[in-house]
Amino acid sequence: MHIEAEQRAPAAFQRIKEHVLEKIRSGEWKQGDLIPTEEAFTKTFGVSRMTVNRALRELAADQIVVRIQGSGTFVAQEKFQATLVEIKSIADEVKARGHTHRSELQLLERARANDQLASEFDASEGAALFHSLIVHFEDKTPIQVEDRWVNAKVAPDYMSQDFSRLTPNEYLMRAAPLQGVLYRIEAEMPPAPIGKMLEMSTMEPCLVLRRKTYSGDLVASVAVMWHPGSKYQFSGKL
Amino acid sequence: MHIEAEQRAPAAFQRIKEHVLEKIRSGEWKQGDLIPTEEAFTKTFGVSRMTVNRALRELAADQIVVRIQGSGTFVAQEKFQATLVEIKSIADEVKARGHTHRSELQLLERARANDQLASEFDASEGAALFHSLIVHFEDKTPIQVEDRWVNAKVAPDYMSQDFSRLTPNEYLMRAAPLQGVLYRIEAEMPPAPIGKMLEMSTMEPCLVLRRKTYSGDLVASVAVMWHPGSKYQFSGKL
DNA sequence: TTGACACATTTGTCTATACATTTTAGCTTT
DNA sequence: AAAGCTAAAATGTATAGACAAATGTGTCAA
Repeated sequence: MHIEAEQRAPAAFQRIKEHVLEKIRSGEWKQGDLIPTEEAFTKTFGVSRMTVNRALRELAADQIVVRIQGSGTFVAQEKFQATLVEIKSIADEVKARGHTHRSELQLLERARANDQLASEFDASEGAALFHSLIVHFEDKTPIQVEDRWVNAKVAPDYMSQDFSRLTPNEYLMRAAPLQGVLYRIEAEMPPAPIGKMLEMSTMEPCLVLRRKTYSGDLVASVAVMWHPGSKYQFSGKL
Repeated sequence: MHIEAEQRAPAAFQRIKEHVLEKIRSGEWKQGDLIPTEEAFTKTFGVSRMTVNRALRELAADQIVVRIQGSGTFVAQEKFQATLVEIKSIADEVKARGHTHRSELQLLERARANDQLASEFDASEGAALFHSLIVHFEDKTPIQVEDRWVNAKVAPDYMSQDFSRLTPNEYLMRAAPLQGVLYRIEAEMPPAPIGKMLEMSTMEPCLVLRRKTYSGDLVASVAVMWHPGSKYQFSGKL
C-alpha cells in the first residue's frame, strides 16, 4: 500500500462559491450586477438547485451578494475597506496568562462637566456626568487604570450598578444601543493627578476611547493607562 | 377584508436554532457539552435531517457550536468578550470630509534587523526586513506618517508592489492569510529621527500596530503618527 | 390612463433518500 | 496487553421533487 498526497476535489457548493468570488474579484461582475439564477448555475455546473442554493445562501450570509426573493441575486455593495481590531477585556488577557485578575473600584462619583468635559461631551457646562476609576490587578500588580466619564443622559442608572459583577463596559454595551457606536482613539499622556493618586507615576501613555452613538452623542470617554511592565496591553484580530 | 397582524410561523430551521441558543443561554447546555444528534432533533421537532443539518451548520458558522464529523456537535467555547474597533483607512476618512487624499512614498528600502528589531520580530539579528515610510496628505497638509517594517520572510515581494495603486495594508491583507491575524496596539512616542526628517516636530504620539499570525510570527510593525491639527485620527465601530 | 388580475420567474424552505467520511467502540487475534 | 479489524454512529454532501412567497410583467377591463 502506498501513501498518496491525494487532495479530494472541493465540494460542489464550494466550487460554485469560488466561481462567483472569482467573477467578482476579476471585476467581470460589478457592484449591483444581477448574477445568474440558481437554475442557470444548475445547468452550468451540472448540480442540483439545492447545491447552488447553499452556495449562494452562504455568500449572502457573508454579504458578498444580496438575494431578493422573486427578483434575483445581486453583487453586494463593497464594504468599507477597514481593519477590525478586537480589544479583549483585560480580565481575559490576565486569565489567559494563567494569573488571577481582580479589579478595584477606586472612585465612583456624580460630577458636573467643567468647560473641557462639556466641550468633549458637547453638553452644556455643569451637565451631569458620572466618573469612575477602576484599577485592574494581575495577581498583586496594578497593571491598568481605567478612568471613565459617562454621559448621565444616556446611562442614568450607571451609579447603581454592581461593578464587581458586571464590568462598566458590559453595562454600557447593554445600556447604549450596540448598533452604530463609534469610537475615537487617541494616544495621550495620562492625566497627572490620577497617576499621582495611585502612586503609579511610571504609567505609560494612555489610550482614550470615546464611545459615540450614530447621532453623535458622546456616551462615554475612557482613558486607559498601563503599567510599563505589562506586556499585553491591547490586542486585536483582523 | 380585514388586515391582520399575522406573523408567519418562523421557519423550522430557525426554531431549531432558537431552541439550541435558548438551551445554551439558560445554562442547561454548557461549554463543551455534547448536544443531541441530528437524528434526535429530527424526532423531537418532526422534521427531516436536512433541516436539522442546516440549523446546526449555521450555528457552527456563527461559532455557537462545534461540529466534529463522526463524533457529534458540542457547545463552543465562550468567545472572548471583546470590543471590535474598526480602523478605517485614512484615505476614506479624508474623502469622507470632502477633501482630497494623496499619499507619498518617502522611503522604501531593504533593511537588516538590528538587535531591537530582531527581538521585536523574534528573528535573528540581520534578518531581512522591508522598511517603508508613507506620508498621507489631506489636501496639502501632511496629516499622517506611516512607518512600516515588514518581515521579508512572510511577504517576500513587498518591494515590487506599486503602492500608489494598492496600499501596503491592502497588500498585506492579501499576502498574509486573513484568518488568525493578531494585532497588538501600543501607545508610544514617535521615533525622533523620523519626525525630524519630515520636519513635523509637532507630530503627536503614535500608535504601533503589530500584525501577527496565529503561529506567532510577526508580519509587520506599523507606527502611525498624526498631525495635531488632524481631528479624525482613528475611529472605530463597535 | 389606470387599476385589477393572472401568470411566469426567482428565491425560500422542506422532505426523503443516498452515499461518503470520520470517529468511536467493541471484538478478535496475536 | 497490544494491535488490528469491523461495525456502528455521527456528520458532510448531494439529489430530485415539491410547495410557498415575493417580484415583475403582461393583459384586460373600467
